[in-house]
Amino acid sequence: MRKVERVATRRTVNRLSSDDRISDIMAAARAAVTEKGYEKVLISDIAERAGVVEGTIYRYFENKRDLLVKVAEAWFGGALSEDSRIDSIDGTMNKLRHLAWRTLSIIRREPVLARFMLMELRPDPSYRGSPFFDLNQRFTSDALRVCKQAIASGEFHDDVSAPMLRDMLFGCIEHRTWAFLRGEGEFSIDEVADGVAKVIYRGMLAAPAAASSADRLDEITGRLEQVTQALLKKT
Amino acid sequence: MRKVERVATRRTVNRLSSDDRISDIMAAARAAVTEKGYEKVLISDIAERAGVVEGTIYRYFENKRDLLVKVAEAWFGGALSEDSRIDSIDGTMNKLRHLAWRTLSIIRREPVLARFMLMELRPDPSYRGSPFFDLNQRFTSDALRVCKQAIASGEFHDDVSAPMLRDMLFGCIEHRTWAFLRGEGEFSIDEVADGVAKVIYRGMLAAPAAASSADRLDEITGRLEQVTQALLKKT
DNA sequence: CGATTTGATAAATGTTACTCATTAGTAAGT
DNA sequence: ACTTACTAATGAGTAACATTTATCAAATCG
Repeated sequence: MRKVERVATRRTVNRLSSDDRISDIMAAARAAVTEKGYEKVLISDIAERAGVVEGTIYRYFENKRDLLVKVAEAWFGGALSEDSRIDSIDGTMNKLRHLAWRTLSIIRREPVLARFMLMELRPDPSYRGSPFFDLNQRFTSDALRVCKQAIASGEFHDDVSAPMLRDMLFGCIEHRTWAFLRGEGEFSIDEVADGVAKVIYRGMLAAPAAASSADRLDEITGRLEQVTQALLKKT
Repeated sequence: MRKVERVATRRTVNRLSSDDRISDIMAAARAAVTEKGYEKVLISDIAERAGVVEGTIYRYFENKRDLLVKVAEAWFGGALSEDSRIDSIDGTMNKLRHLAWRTLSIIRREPVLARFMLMELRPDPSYRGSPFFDLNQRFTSDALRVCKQAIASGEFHDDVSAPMLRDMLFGCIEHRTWAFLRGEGEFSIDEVADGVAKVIYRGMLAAPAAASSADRLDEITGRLEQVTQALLKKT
């Protein structure tokens, strides 16, 4: 607790509106974190890019994490709102494929931000209850709803739960994306979206088509036999 | 670069063999990281538990990360070697289920270590080429082999690649585990292993029944044509 | 037993996130 | 216009770590 001696060497002061300051800092933070990732990015770096001094950042944001959480929220919220509604898509298979596709698109456009969000933020204890939690919830709940509906209507088997299916979808997508970020090979968004949707859809289909095909075949075969017999009698 | 003045207050010195020192430190580190996770655990904490001073740790390990990487490697390598060989299991479905089950078991037994390994270590740029990379490779390559075999033998469709299937399997498992660690509900290892294996298996099965339906349709169509022709001749 | 090597020790240093006393600029009151 | 009160920016400082290093106790060896 030593007494503090301060020197009065002060330059000019930048006076702007709060909104401008905040958006400057967030833009700088976004650029910096996109380049370096959460651990590596320094507050001093962000401050320099934004043209302010470190202390100024702490006037507008609680701490480093708070700042970057807000950056991630702004980005993810914006990306989500661009998307068309899932209900307008016909058929469970197409719905699943679209969900996979849109997730891959968002992640692929800003992989470092996505990584920060899904791997650094999500594990945090304070994650639940944060506005980001709601965003992510809204995101994955579409998939959950589609699966539940398919199970309830009898289109899907009921021997695997809807949350399991949701986790297969997003788990595959994320796993594949992180592997890509590590440099373990390329992949095509369309191919992954189609593959994962296809496996889930085919794996869960309660196969009414196959059953009814067999029934109808039996029926047709029977009638054909009748006709054949009738024809034979005539000759 | 100030000149350093040191005081000669020294207590007794603990002199042990290098091996003992190393295993003491690793045991302490493992206990500490299991309790607190990578970020939170302090070198000073590990040193205290191991009964050494901080500097001693740096005689045997490059840095904090190096120490914890070695801890994770030792644990994961041990857990893997306990497992029975996958080839002795009959049937693709059973193989997939066993792979899922053994992964879930290992992760579930030491979730914090697993999290550290799969989420902190794996994304690291220096990850490739590390001994841990090989371990993980060996781990997932079993799944890859099983899927490739099933595709090659015609048991599975060939319209989704084997690496996709592997990523669905491990992606689902990891996603589900992290959700559990976040406190988002319980889950049973058996249920998840069975579910994910079931969906992949059913979704990829080349469905010979459907093919035979097509054959029967061809046959019926042919016969119907005969009958029609016969009927037309009569009239 | 004395010299030399080994390796443990405690203090120093470096790096960052974060705090706070101080002041530049602004608005309000008279 | 001039004082006063307020707000926001500043940058030197603090705290919490990981990591380095000069020093010395113990072990080993000739």
